Amino acid sequence: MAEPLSSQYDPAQIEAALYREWEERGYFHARAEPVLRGETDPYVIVIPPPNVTAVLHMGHGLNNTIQDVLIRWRRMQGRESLYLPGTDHARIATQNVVERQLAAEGKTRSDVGREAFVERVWEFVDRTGSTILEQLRAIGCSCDWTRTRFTLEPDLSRAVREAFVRLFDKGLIYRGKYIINWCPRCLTALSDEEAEAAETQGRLYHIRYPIAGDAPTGAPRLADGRAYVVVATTRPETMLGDTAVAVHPDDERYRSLVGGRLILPLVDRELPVVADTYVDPEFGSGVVKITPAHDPNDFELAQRHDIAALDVMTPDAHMSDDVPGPYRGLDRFEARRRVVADLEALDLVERIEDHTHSVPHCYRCDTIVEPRLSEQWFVRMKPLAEPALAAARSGRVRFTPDRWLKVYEHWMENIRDWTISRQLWWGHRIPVWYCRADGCGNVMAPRTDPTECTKCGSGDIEQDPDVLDTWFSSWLWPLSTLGWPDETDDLRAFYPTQTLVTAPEILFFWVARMIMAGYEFRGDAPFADVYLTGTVRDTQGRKMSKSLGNGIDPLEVVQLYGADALRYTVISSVGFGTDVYMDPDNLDATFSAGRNFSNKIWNAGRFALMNIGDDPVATLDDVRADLETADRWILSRLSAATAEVTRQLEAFRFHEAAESAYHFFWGELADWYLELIKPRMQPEASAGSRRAAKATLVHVLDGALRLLHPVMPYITESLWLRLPAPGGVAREESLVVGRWPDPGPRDEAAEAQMDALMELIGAVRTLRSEYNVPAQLHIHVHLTNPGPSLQEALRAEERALRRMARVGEVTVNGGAEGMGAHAVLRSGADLFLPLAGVIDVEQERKRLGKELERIDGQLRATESRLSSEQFAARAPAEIVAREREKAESLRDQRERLGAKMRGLG
RNA sequence: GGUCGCAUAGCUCAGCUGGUUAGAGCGCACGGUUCACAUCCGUGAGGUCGUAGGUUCGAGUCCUACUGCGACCACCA
Repeated sequence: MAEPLSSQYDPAQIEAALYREWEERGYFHARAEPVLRGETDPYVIVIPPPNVTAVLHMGHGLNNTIQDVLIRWRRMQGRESLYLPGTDHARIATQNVVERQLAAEGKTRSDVGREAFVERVWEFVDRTGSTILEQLRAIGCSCDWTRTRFTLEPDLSRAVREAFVRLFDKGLIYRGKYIINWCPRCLTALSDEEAEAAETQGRLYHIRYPIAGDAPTGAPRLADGRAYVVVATTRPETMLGDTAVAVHPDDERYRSLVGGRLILPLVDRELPVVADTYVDPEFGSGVVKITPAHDPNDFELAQRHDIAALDVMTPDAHMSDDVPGPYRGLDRFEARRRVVADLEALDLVERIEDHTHSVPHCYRCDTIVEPRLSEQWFVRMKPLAEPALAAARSGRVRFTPDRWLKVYEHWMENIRDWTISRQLWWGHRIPVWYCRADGCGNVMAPRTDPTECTKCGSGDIEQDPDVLDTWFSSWLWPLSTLGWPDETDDLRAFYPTQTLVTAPEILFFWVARMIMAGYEFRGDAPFADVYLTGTVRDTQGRKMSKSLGNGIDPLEVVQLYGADALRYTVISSVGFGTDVYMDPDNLDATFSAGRNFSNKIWNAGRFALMNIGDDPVATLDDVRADLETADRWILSRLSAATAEVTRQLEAFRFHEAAESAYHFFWGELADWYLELIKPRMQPEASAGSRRAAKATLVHVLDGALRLLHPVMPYITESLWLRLPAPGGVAREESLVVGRWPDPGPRDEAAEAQMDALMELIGAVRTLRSEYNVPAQLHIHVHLTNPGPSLQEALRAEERALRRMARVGEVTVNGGAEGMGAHAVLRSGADLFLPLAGVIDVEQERKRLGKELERIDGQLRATESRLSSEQFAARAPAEIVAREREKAESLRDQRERLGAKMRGLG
């Protein structure tokens, strides 16, 4: 016999060692060759790359556990499974960390210079980066670490360059001066997706703009006699940049103004009045100030009407020199206060009202984004979106839960061009060079760094200083990690991948763009399934986050309860596309399910190993003739569980798969089967019976451990390795590469018998508990009218009834007399416990009365259904037959319960 | 403003094509010193399935409206 196991499962002792063993044996390493030879199908998940500087949190815990469950399950099914790990350089996030370090030294990035700064970021990344990959090991993720990638490493940078050049050559990348989202704190452009709208309580200022020249009759007038119109704005400081005013062409009120001029207060600039359908006459006064440099709509309108733009702000959102003296250099909000105060002093403010509207904030630092006229690089998205949209509609790419398809479609249909340049230093430098030679103006995007202009040959060229949006490398991730743009074996074997598991927050940022890149650069979708997880929240429903301090550290959980407990708990909490709630203040309660289940598995395994001892174990086939009801039952249940777990995993129903496996292991195998075979493990049991029980036990435990292995790899492997091989036949060397079981046949007779027996045992226990019959006291039971299944079960497993319900003697059909407790079983059998002296007649009468009431209620419902003509006419025959049988059985039960009542006197 | 989702036990959620008595885990109550496990075993209490209509022989499940919560999208200054 193997070394004795401790009675408590101690994960710390086994996990790290097992992981090392698995990794060393190369189980996680996927081979391209067998796939290319057509010997096996690949199953590939490319990890959503965490930020290189990230530390593992529960969101990763959830995500990566799901991925690993899928990978391990498919690997057991014999697929060449690749779980490809890696990290993302996360431009702003990482740059900010290093900038903060510099700030602590009293320096800024411009103090150290670009080259030194980038070097410093690399240092930081090399030192602290990839911690998260180590942490993924701790939760058991079976990644192929030989293929770890980083978005900024040379190969991937080459992919970024290639993608840029191709799009540039096709004219899908262009540079232009447009209104973009600008973060005045990060000092960079942001994409539309990075500017997050937040409802904000603001104000709507109604400002009087005097009319130059002839005013419409009846126009209101200022104290100085000038006529005016009212213009509404939420951002008065931007009026300093107004270059026009617009009204709706059909607006009678202002028709005479069109073509005329207004005077911009505070600046005294003349503003042309134009007519444009963009203006909503219903909103505000129906007159809109046009500030082309600080509002995207105004910018478009200005283009249509050939109106100039005037940028009145500096990059850090202070007023520029293009505004009147008093406002120069003021912060934008300070400027707003000054402008309003000055207007009020001039009696030019009609009124100020509260106004709730959504204001864009920087996704990284939450600063209010400033729409800013600026020259940036863009990707033309419409042509890229078309195949990606078609792929989702045709089902080439499936979303789970499928409601995300609509969200995706909506975004794709209304897609806007992507701002890809960022005014940062950390990231992929934009591979564009400008020729500075007089009159040349050449703009080049070559595959290798140029030394001279490709047009005029001048050596006076200069690279664009900006870097690319992080997502410009991320969207290539499934391609670049497999070797693209080279035609590598990995690319040919593993692209397209199968499943992407990620959070819905990055559906647009990442998922949609990967699909576009997949089609654009490889002509196929990057994955077949997108599984979108929920969010991990605390008990108050708040998203777990570092800043709120309501996070759970997965590593602490691993340390306390083990990776398996963490994984099981996470998997069993993840409803179909629902959020996951966990209590950071009560880890014990939160992870009790996983911890307790681990312990249960451990002890069931311990029980089996202790009882099997060193004896050789027969194969199931060898003991087929000696199998007893309980054996056939548990084998049948294993078949059922196997079919269920497989089906649920196929449908991404993790919660239910975990629950099925749990219920089988605990509720059937441990609670019933192990108890049932205890007597057969004793020396006095017959050798054949013992042999059959052990063979069944080993077989069933083997199957159960396989079903649980994807979710709980450590404990299952650790026990499985100790299980003897039936018949001495060689097995797989590890569950990691073990075979996923096929469901065997069901044994309906055995299941029916055990169901009846379990119900009987339950009924006896209930009565015992109800009447407080001491555990030491063995009682007699009398059974009348047991059905065939129950009779059969009793013949086979009477000792189980005695043991598990603490029953002395069992009398069938007869001898039931005197005072006692009654119950009617579903099978129609009648249970009687003679409990003279124990029983309380009143209590028994009440109990029977309650039961009678329940049966009466059911009977009434059933009978009324049966008496309905439509039911007989329209319901399927089997349903009608079932109802008939039910009514008959209920009538029978009612009659017998009535007799019992009368018997009580 | 638009789109989508959710509402089932004290809590977190299942309930997959409408069809036996609506389930699980945690929590709660009662009982348990049986040689795998007290991180355990047994028993129990607790639900008008958000509200109101409708379709159907039959609705937690399908439809409509309403209420409440949430997510995403959106240029009404």
